[in-house]
Amino acid sequence: MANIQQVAKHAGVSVATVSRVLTGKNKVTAKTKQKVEEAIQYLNYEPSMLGRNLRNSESRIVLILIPTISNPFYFEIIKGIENMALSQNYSILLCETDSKPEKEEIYFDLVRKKMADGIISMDPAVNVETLKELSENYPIIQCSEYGGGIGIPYVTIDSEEASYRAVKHLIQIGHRKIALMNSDEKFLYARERRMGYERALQENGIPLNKDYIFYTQELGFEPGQLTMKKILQLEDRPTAVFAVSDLLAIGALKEINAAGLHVPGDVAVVGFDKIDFSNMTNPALTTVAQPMYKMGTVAARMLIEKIQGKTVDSVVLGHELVIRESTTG
Amino acid sequence: MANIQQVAKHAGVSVATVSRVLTGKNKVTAKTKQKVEEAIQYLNYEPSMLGRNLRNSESRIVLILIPTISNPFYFEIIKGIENMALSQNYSILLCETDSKPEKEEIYFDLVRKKMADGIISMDPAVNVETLKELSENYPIIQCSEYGGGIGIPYVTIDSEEASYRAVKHLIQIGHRKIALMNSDEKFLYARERRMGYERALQENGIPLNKDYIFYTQELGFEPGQLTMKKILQLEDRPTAVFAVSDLLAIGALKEINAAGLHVPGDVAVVGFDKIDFSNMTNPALTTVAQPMYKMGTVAARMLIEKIQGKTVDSVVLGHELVIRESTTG
DNA sequence: GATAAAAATGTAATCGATTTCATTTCGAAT
DNA sequence: ATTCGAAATGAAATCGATTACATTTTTATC
Repeated sequence: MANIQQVAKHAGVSVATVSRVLTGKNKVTAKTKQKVEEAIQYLNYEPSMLGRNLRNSESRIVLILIPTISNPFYFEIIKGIENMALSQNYSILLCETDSKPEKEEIYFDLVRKKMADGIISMDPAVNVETLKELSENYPIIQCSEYGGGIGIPYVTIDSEEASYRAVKHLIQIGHRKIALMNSDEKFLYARERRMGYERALQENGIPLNKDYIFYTQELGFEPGQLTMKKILQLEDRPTAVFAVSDLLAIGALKEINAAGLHVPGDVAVVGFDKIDFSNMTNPALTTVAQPMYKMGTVAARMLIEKIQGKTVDSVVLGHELVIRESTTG
Repeated sequence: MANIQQVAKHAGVSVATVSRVLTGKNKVTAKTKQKVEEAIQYLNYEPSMLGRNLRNSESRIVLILIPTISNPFYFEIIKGIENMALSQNYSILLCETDSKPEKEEIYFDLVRKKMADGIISMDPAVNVETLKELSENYPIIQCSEYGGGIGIPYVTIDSEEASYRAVKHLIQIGHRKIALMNSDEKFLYARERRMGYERALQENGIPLNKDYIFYTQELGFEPGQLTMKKILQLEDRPTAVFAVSDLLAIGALKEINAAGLHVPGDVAVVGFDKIDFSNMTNPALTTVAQPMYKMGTVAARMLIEKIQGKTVDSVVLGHELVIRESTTG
């Protein structure tokens, strides 16, 4: 309840001196410092961020834009962001857009109104126009998903290569009829992953079968189930499925089981992301691991540097294929 | 970049008038209102929350304390909180304590420093002493988990009753050897759920077998696996397991499968929470549904009312047993 | 058209910190 | 003891909004 004025009065010094003790970056005598600290103690004083933030024209809050909190893919990234942010005295505002422009707009307003110092966008469905416009005045970093060529720094992995390796793994263990369960190609990562898929087939002399490529609107469990149902109805049934997200793959697993078939005996399945749950299914899922925690810390560091006025470069991180029971049961 | 002064100057009015147009709660002529709005448009003005918040002595941010973001149990609750908060122009700061006092303290400091207007605590491991002390000066609501008798309003379900019903269901379908996979009894909900378990046994004339009660340190997948391993090694093996969280139950499922046994044929499993993933496993999990979204909205409304100075009462919400394949395969 | 009441607008204080610039205090050198 | 320079401290402006109170303008009434 006490403010800096009262502390100053109680300590018999000016507010400037109290502030100097608080921030610690100007010199004060040991003696006055002690007087001030005693007053702070006595009055149970806590400096208000409201005053400080106004004066410093900053909020020390960064905004994280995610499509939905329900996809565990974002967990580790968020943890990475949070820990890095915390170490630099920033807090994070987690914003779920549900891929709706209205909600997105609410959060964009938060940075326009100085409630947040910058944005880490992980929403593939983000309005790129608005984001670009915003990025001219406010620090923004794209994480994981990114719109290319709009001049906003990003941190991501090489989706094409990751996809290529996943499909190559399936080919190496003997599969030639491989379905791709992709997401809408309006997303860059979806286009890249299809390209990796095609390159792997091509390099191994497997002709591309358009009937084996499926698109889903969302990366969830139900779309995975539904799509798998369609795949199982194909006349020339694939012996393997590569899904571009673990949730899709888990939906596929469930559907395959429901159809009385066996994974990987009848159909092998590969996912993408290595979310925690990919290890809890039966069988455990072969999947492409993204360095999610690292992506988070890197994105946070990039954003904070941008807030500080530095220029930052985009970063492409490595990935890893994790082979488990769903391909080698 | 423009501030209220410049808008006032450009519109040829005083800052007070501009502010009146902004807040909309005082009267201004249609004509001056238009002048001001034109100036706002022209200058691309966005009112700064920093100034407003200082003047109003509020941050319009609420803090959510969770032990870990990795447990999907919190998803729906968070969504509920967020939507209610958003509708009242509040934003949410999601704070992961990892059940560590140091991190908890960082976040408590945020409210002491006026960075947040209040707290919704969902962390069972929270330091009750500190929380109580804090609650004397700042609005706090406990959600889902709560320390009883410390005078902080809470929203929760009747854990004893929920547990009773889950075990009763197992008894009704013929089980008499039922293990309880509980969490540490330092948590109130753990004690309550054990009581419900015991009551169900007692009412059905089944003697309590202490060897069938297990405690885990955390509510995750691995503890579920480990504990299930122990259960399977019992000489007189139970035919059913009631786990106090879905993650524990999913760990149990995996372990039972790994042992070459069948669910529910050899061992039936019941979980708790009805997280999304409880429906994705094979078989799908019977579980106790908590009204999570509702808990979130109620908790948020309670907190906002408390922030506004009203007194609020604790709330106990209903629950529902969702019977699926893991008990009636 | 004069007057009073009501409505609209303006002036200036305020929220609580930081920081520039001015002033005082202190210590060292002569 | 005096003087000078450096170090410590203080006074006051500042960040950008809101609002109590004062003042002006409008409207209604006779």
